[in-house]
Amino acid sequence: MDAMETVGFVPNPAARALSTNRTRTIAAVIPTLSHSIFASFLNGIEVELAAEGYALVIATTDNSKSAEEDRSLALLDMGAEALILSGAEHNPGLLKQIYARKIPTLCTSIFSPDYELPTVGYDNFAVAADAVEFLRGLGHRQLAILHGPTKDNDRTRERLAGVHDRLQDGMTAICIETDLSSHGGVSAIKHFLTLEERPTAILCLSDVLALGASFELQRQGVSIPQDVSIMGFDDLEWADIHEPGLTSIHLPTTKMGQKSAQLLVDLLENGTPIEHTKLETRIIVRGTTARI
Amino acid sequence: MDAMETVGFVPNPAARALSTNRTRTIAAVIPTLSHSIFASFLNGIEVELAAEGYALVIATTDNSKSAEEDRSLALLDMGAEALILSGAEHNPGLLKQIYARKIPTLCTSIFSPDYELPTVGYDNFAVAADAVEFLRGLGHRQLAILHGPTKDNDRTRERLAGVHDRLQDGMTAICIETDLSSHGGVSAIKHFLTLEERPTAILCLSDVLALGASFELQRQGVSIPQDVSIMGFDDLEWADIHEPGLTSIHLPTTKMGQKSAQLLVDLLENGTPIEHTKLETRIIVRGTTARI
DNA sequence: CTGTTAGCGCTTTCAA
DNA sequence: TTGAAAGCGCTAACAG
Repeated sequence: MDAMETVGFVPNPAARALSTNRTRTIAAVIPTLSHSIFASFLNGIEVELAAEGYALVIATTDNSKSAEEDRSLALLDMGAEALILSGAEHNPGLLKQIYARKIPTLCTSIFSPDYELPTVGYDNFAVAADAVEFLRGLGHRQLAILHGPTKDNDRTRERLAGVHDRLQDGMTAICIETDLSSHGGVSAIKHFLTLEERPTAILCLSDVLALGASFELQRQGVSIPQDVSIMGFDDLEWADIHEPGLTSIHLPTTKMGQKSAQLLVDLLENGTPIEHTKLETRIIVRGTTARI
Repeated sequence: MDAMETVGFVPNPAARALSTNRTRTIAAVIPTLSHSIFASFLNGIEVELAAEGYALVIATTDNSKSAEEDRSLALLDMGAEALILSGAEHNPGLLKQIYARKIPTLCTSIFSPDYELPTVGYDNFAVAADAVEFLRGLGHRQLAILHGPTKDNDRTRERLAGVHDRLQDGMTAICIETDLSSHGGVSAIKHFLTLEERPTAILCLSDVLALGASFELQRQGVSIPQDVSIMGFDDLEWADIHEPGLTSIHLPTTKMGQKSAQLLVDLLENGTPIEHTKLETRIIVRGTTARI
């Protein structure tokens, strides 16, 4: 050790990796970094991996399935030994490689026990359905659903399916698709305000949409929750300080990251097979939703 | 190629790395992922590196210098060939390793031409000073400065120094330190409202602080900008849809990431030495600031 | 228990 | 142009 110190010796990681056939590196391939929900997810992964002596390499796909395939294979070809993906919709070429090379892989943000690869996440269908039921319990019958693009996003599609599944007692839901950003929320509300028969509650399938929606409603003089109730999804950091507090659905994103990392490390180290894992969510009732 | 295809051959990255002494992997060690400013920074790095055929490994330090050292060395020991750090304040142990092992390193979020390692970022001192001058131009003489922790954060300290440098004509600035989050903004405003001689303008050294501040002011019935002007720093995605639009200082974070990646790749590929690089910022005037 | 060496799979040099 | 082999720096097996 002293000699190492004085001579400044540092083991060569490539040689070690070649010899042991281990790189202790895990790849996470996510749609985007510009949505804070993915940032906290990565945070959970990173903290857990760091504790286990692993490194995290990341890539973004901008919601493109072919980019997902390319970037995943690129990271694999640079030495990643396991893969964390989003959703349960992936290019056949990628799946083929995963099976052929037996790459430990996890699909996150989704709980889908019938999917061929293990999933760790929420039951998006049920969560959205529960949100509808909650609003129904407050007396709302006409809903507007603000959501991001459904193309290449199975999580959003599942949430929408859940919404439609739970409509009852003559409830209606008008879906407004927009960009997944606060700007998207603003333009969706501009459209919302042109509706002849205006819904009494707005369910935003993401909190950033709710933020834009809230500002635009305020700008147009529509009071929350007196004139319209609004409900979010994600329970981002600012949800409770929003005025009034934003009713939202808390998703344990950081925990999902930690759990994903744990499962993969446990597989890599001990061969423990990964089971589909459902994470619990809950509705946080605050001031933006009111009884009609 | 056909044979490779049929037999499913994939080159072994560790063997290649051992032979070429290149891993094509760059490490970014940032304070936290739960601040969207770092997410967009990483995004810039990642996109650029992907285009150049490099991989990005990341680690977070939670603003601890020793964690920064530990995590940086860990990533280096796992094969990263270059390092992207935040700020110009680093543990001696880390610096020693960087020099001894001649690790290409870049310090970001700061432009500091006299620092021993190359920096790429903004002149935090000047930017904050210009913000003060802007507010002074609107007639404000009493300012409140909301800011995150100064401990282990040279960027915040530089901004504060810039503020104090530009105070003139009997201007005063009350500094309120709080958590760097929207919750921090809320508690800072609670304190602000107890001040006997209330400042007429609030300069938030980060937009997330401004968000919390804005909500809390609204909650307390203080009108923006009639009763108080408020100005942010970062120009986050929602700044222009905030009601009224948030006056803020635009920082080209994504571009900083791209630039950092380019410089490092150019050094690695062509040996081009890295020069200190200053990125331009600008004040975006919107509705939250008014002439007194 | 210490010391030696084969071998991991690639790149690159050199020989044919 | 194609083919053979040395060597990158480590780990692990094996011999002493």
